[in-house]
Amino acid sequence: MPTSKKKRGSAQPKKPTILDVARRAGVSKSLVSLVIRGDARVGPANRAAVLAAVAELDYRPNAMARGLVQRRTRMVGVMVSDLTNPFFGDVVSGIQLQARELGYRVLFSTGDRQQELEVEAIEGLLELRVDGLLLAGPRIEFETIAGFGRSVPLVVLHRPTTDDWSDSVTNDDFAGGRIAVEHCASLGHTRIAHIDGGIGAGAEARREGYEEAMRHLGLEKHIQVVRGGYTEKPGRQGAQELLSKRPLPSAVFAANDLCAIGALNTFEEAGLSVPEDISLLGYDNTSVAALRHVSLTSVHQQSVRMGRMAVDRLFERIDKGRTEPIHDVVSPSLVVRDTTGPVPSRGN
Amino acid sequence: MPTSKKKRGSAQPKKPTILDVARRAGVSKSLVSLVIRGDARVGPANRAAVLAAVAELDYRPNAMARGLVQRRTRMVGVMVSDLTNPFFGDVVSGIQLQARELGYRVLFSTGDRQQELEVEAIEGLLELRVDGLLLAGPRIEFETIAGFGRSVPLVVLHRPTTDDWSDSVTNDDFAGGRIAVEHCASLGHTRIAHIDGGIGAGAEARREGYEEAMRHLGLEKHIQVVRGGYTEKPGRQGAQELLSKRPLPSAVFAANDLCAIGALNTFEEAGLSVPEDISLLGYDNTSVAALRHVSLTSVHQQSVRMGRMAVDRLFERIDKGRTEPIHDVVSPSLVVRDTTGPVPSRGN
DNA sequence: GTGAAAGCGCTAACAC
DNA sequence: GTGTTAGCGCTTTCAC
Repeated sequence: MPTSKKKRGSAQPKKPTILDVARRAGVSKSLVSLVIRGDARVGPANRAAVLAAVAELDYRPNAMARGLVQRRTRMVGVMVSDLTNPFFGDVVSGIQLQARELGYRVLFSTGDRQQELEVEAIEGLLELRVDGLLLAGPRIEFETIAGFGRSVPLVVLHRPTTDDWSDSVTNDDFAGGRIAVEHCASLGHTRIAHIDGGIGAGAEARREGYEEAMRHLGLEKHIQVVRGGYTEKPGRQGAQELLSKRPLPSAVFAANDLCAIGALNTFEEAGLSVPEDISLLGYDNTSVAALRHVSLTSVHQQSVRMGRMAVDRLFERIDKGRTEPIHDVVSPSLVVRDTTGPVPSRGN
Repeated sequence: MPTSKKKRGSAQPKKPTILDVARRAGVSKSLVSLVIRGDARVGPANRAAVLAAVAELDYRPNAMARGLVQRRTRMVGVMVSDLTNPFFGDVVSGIQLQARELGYRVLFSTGDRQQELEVEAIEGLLELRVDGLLLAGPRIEFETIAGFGRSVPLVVLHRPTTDDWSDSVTNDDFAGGRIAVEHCASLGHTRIAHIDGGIGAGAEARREGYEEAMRHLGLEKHIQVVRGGYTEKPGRQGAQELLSKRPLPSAVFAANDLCAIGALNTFEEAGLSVPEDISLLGYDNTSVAALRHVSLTSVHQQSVRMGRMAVDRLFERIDKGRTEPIHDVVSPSLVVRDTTGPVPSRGN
C-alpha cells in the first residue's frame, strides 16, 4: 500500500507542510514562506511554482506553528455569556465587523450563562494565546476578570471594571434605570416596581438607577424590587411574585427584554391588560421588543456600536501598547412603544 | 544578557513557559509536563512543588505548542451561519453540551450570512488545526464543503450533503414543507402560498416539500412561491409581493419564523387580520414563535438534539476513525398556535 | 533573491 | 520516578 499505517487512529491524517510544498515546487522552505506571506522580493517564476504546489497539495498554513514562532496570533478571543440572547447577536456583529477591518480573526466561545463554564471558555482562549480578550457580559467575579487582564489585553463589555488591567465598554445602566422610572412617572405612575436581572451584567446598576430615581421623585416608599434574571423564566417568576402582593404596581420595569416578555405573558395570563391595567418596560431594545405584536417600550443600547468600540480599545492595547485603562460609557435612550400608558384611573 | 529589549512592541509580553516553571520548582521540564497532564507516576513532593510554581507564575500551557507536537488539539471548530437567529442558539447549546461531555473544546466562528466570510471563518478554524469541523447552516457551495471534508472530519448541520467526505444531520425539511401544506389543507385552504428561504440551508427542500404536497393534493394550479429569506426583511418583501397580486392566498407558509414575523407585520399593516383573513405558518419553532403575542403556528425542529447528534457523529470520525458518511434525518412536527385558522368564508 | 540553521513551547521516546 | 533528547511546522536572522 502507498502510505504505511499512520501512528495513531486519533491523530490527524497528516496534512501537507511547508516542506512538502517546497519539495513539490523545487525550492526551499523559506521561499515558500515568503510567497505565502506575500513578500515582494520573490521572482515571478518561483512565486507561480509555489502557488501551484500550494493549490495541488491543498496546503493550508499551520497557525499554531506560526503563532509559536511569532508569539502572536492575530486572533482575538471573545467569550459571550449567552449566545441565545438576541442582544448579543448585535454585539457580536459589531465585534466581527471591526475586527475584520483591523485585520484580526475572531474566535468565539461561550459559557452558557454559567460562571464555571465561562472561566473554562476563557482559559481555552488564553491557552490558544489569542492576542486579546473580549468578555461580553461576563458573569464571573471582578477579581477573576482582573486576573485575566494581567495576562492578556482585555476589554470587558457590559460590565464596568475598575481594576488597572482592563478597559470596559458599558451602557450607562444606572441612567437607563433612571430613564425607565422617569418615563413611568411622567405618565402619572407612582407604584413602579422593578424585576431585576440577578447576577446579569449591568443588573445591579439598573436596579440602583431605578432606586435612585424613585427616591429623587419622592417615591421611596413605593420602591419594590423582586428577583428576576435575564431570561424569560425568571421574568415570569418575578411577575408572579409581584402579583402575589397588594397593592399591585401600576408599572413594572423589567431588567431586560426577555425578562419583560416573561412578565408580559404572566400578566396577561392573570387577566391583566398591558398597558391598560399595568405598564411594562424592558431593556436592550432587542429585535423581539420591536416585534409589532410585542411592541415593548424598552431602553435602547447601541449594541453594534459598543461591539466596535470594544474592538477598537482592544486594538489600542495590542498594537499601540496602551496600558492605562479606559472606561467608555455609552448613553442609553428610551424607545416608547405600546406597553406603557397612563396610570389606570381606578386603583386595584 | 538575560532579557534584552523585546523585539517588537506588538508581541505578547512574554508569558511563563514550562521551563520557567521547572526552574522555579527545581525540577526538569518533563516533570512539569507530567504533572500538568496529571500523570500518576510523579512523587507527591515534586507534584506539590510544581503546582505551587504554576500558581505563582500564573502559568498556562501553550495550546499551540502542545497541538504542534501532538498533532491534535481536542478542539472542534463550529462555523455558525447566523448568530443572530435564535434558532442557532439552541443548536449551539446542544453542540456545547455534548462536546464538553466528550472532552472537546468548542471554537465558534461566524460568517454573518455571507458566503465569502463563511469560507474565511472556516479557513481560520482549519489553520488552527481543529480536530473536527461542524458547519451549522452553511450557505456555501456543496463543492466547497466537500473540499473541506477532504481535509478534516466534517459534519454539516441543516444541509443534507451527498459527497463521500462529510456526515450531515438535517431536519427533514421536505417533510416539514409537506406538513405545513397539509395542515393548511385540513383547514380548508387551497390558495396556499410559500415565501421561500432563498439560499438559506434547507430552504430548497422546504420549497419542494411544499410543491410536492400541493401537487399531491391536486392544488398544483395554486402553487405560488415568492422569494424570501431567513430573516425578517425578506419576509416583509415576500409578503409585499404576495399582496400585490390577485387573488390573495388564504394561507402563507413562510420559510422560517423570522421570515414569518416579517410577513405577519406586513399583513397587519396592510389591514389584514391573521388568521381571520389570512393564515400564516413559520418554521423552526423558535422562542419568538412561542411568544404569547405572536403565537405563531410553526414546524418544529429538535435543534438541541440535532446539535448533540452532530457532535456525536463528528466524534465517531475523529476518535473512532469512521469514514463512511452517515446522514441523519430528524423528523419535524407541527406546533399549532394561533396564526392558522379556517379559510375565510367570503373570497377576497 | 535565495538557502541554511536556529529556535518558538511543548510532548514523547528513551535512558538512568 | 526523573532527566535528556529530538523534533512538531513555521519564521527569521544571516550568509551567499
